[in-house]
Amino acid sequence: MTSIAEKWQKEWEKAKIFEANPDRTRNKFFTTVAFPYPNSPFHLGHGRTYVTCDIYARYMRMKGYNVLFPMGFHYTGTPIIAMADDVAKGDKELIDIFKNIYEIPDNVISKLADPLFMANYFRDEIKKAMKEIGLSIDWRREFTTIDPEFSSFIVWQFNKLQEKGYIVRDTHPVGWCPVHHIPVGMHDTKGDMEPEIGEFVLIYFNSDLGILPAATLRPETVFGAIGIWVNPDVTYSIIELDGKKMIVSERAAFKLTFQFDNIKNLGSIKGSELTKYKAVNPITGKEIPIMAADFVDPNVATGIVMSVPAHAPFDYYYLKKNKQQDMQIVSVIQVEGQGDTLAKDLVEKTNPKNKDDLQKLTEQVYRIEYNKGKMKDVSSLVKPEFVNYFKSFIGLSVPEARQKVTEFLIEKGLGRKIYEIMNRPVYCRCGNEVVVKILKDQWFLDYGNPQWKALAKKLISNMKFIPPEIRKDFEFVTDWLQKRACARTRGLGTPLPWDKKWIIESLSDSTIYMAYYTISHKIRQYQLKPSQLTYDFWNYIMLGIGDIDKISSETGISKEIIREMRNEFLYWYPLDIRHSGKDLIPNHLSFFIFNHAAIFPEELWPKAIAVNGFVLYEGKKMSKSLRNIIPLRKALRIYSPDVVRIALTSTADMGSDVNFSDSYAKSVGEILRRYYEFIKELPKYDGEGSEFANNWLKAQVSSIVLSSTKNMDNIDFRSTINDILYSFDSYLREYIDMCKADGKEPNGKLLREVIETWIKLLAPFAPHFAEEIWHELGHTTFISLEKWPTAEESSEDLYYILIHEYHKRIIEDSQKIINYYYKGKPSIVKIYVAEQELMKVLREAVQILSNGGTLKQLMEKERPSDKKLANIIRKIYELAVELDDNMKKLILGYNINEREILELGTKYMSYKLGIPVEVYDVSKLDKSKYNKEALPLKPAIIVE
RNA sequence: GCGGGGGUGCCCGAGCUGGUCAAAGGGGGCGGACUCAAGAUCCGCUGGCGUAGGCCUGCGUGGGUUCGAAGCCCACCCCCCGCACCA
Repeated sequence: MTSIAEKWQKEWEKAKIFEANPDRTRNKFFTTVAFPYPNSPFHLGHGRTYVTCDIYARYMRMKGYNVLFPMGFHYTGTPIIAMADDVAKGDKELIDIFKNIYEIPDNVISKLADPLFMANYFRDEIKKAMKEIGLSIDWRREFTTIDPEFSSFIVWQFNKLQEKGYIVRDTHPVGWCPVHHIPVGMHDTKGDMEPEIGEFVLIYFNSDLGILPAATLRPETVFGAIGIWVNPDVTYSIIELDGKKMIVSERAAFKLTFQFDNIKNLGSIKGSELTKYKAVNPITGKEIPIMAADFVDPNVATGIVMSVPAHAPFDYYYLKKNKQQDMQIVSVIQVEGQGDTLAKDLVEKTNPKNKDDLQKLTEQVYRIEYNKGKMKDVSSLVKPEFVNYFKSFIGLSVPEARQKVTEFLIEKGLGRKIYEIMNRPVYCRCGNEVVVKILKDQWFLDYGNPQWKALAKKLISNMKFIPPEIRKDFEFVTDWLQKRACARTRGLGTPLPWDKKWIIESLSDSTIYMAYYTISHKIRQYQLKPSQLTYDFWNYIMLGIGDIDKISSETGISKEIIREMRNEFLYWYPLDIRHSGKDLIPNHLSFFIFNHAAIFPEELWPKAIAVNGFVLYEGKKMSKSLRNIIPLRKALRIYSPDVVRIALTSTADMGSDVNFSDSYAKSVGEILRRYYEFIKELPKYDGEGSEFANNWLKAQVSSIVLSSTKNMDNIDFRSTINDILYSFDSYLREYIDMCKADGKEPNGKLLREVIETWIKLLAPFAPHFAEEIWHELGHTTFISLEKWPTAEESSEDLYYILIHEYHKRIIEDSQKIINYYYKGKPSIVKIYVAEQELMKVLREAVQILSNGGTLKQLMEKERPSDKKLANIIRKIYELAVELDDNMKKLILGYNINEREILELGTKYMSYKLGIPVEVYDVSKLDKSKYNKEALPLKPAIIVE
């Protein structure tokens, strides 16, 4: 199988059948799939999306479209650099994966320390995999995102976004390595921990030493702060921040230098020393004690916290432990049915033993109060000058109060916000603990811009989504997206045109590159230099803006070439469909939508997005730790390309995860092999077949063509493969059985016709296999370019299909009875058909039902002469209710003679049952012996 | 918390515009054919009861709508995924 695949891949390449050029006489279809980031070879998981795109591309090609399916490689970003560093450092885990999972030779691994070598090596590796799995790509258009030609395009895009006001400057907190001074994302940390950045509110409690900035996530409880906790065993720094003298832990003093410029270190003081002083609550104005507690972590925020025993389990617990519970607890938040001192009550009730218990209680209190808590009247607790403001707080929910208190504190200069790593400690790969750095003058794409959002929403409303459920995801993401940093200080990529120290980050330089495919091969063909690809040049190619004479003379590119490129762009754009995995919905695909909406006119907006789920291996998620990552090329060697294509795309529908299992892949290989053998043996069938069987088979094939076309249009590969691989197989067997039962040889000519239709249906899924069969059948064309089969819906086909189904149901019923036959071995099945009159009643019943009528109407129409007949009519009515729609059509459309229909199938029935089958009219039934009645389509069956 | 997707028989997994649904298709198990034998392949059975195509129970839990619910509505429980400057 693999050698067949190689053979046809070479033939395709030789004939250049996937190189697509503009052709005004044909409808075009432009499809893309999210290009790969080459930091590893492809594994099975990558394969699914690309094959999905390819199957659909091949389908559309067979439907007569001029299909463009291009590919590029995404070099932009930091992970490749980080990985190359790790290789250079001899990172054991990474090298182990390269060596033992991806089977990369040792002499190559050592070279991977060079990031560019790594990218190129994996690019080539991925490209090989793509070719080996049979993707029908036009490789002339390949590029990488660090090609200078591509960079010129990105420069144009960013200038465009800048012009429209969609790029803004702002400050922005990031995870930061305090030693090497670089931003730290998930790929740069030990254990791939994403540094989560959150906000603490500092509340300024005055003291004789200066301000004690208590850090809290719950500023709304400040009214109940009756003390300040410090850790007596650590050293605190005296600093100046915002011109104010403050006390914070030494670590905090260090960390805050990454967030503020105006910090001075004035000295230090022992924590135990601090407890000799008193502090003043800035909101209540009350003097409160500074107390010692070892639970205060100097590494979190400022290392100073306020004590609110009513609402913080730690605070109450330590108050009690220090025998200070005589202090008056002040309550601020009321929870319906749970009192107003939740922390105190829970500590008393559950009696926590250690910090873990207290931590759990804290989370519990936080959750309950956050969701259900209401503010009490706090105006009586505050300084006289604040009373009026806080009167309105009564009844506020906790989140509302939190926001208001925070705003109040900041406005009055009584507090401020700082950032902290919430899931600390997170360590940089270099070993240092990550801190928060505020980057100033960071560049953002302003996805929060209301006009831009509106455009994106408009694009979404006209877009087709597969599967349709994902539309909701896009709508939600569009609402939720805000400013997004679009440049980093390091990594591969294109510098921002107006501020070159910033590199445009990877999710921002990959939003409209599909447009670049349309002309990338022309840049190469005409050897255009990056310096020629100016802003004006791109403006003309992409938007038709500007004076072509001027552009031609300024860039030195001939007018013909510029025009040709513009025309080619216009031929292929808009993009017809984009494929990707579902993980890209909240990021790449949403940015793709936003940027198209921003840059291009509405008629060039992309038309459809198709996303697929992940690939499981033997029912489990593939992961490094489970070591169950199967390199794609390895799978191709083991199972052959066509089998992998089917196993990756056709066992689940688009949205859900596919389970790649060895046994399923093998069974696909097996069934393809069986088909192959069957086709080899086709010449031995030289009979005429039986008439009914021939008609039935033709009908069944038509129906498969119709359903497959419908399913392919919806990218429902699972149903299609089910029909063409498995149902079709059983139809062939049934056909041969039907002929045999009738004493006839199967019709070879018909079988050949049927196989020719079938192999075309299979071609998008198993193109190599299909190509081979197609040529075995004597054709010299490429099946990849053949026309997709068509069929007409016909009532005659339906008739044959339903009659055969009816036969099978009689067989099934007979079999059931035979299984319960107790008088030895059954020797004959006798079928007694209901009176023809009753069939008319059934038809009447169906008619009445389809007009929304009832049993009553049927009775009125039929006017049964006695009770027995009335009973039968009732049963017929019930039968009619349960018939499926096709059967109803059949009954209404044909004057059915049930006896004739049955006789068409008696030979088949007795063949299947292994004993003779005879058909009689019900009048021949000896009612004294068998208490049975015959209804239309439900004949009486007697086994003897 | 917010948003999305789910919970089906021994297992995996379809069905979800209400009626041929005791519920496709696999897998596993049991029995049979073929074979010296094993494997592969093919055939039958695989919720319970039943000496004739039937009855009963049943698709997360509890209600409801309906002549009729795996499917529709409500409430609850549980599981998975995403939540940003990162590809």
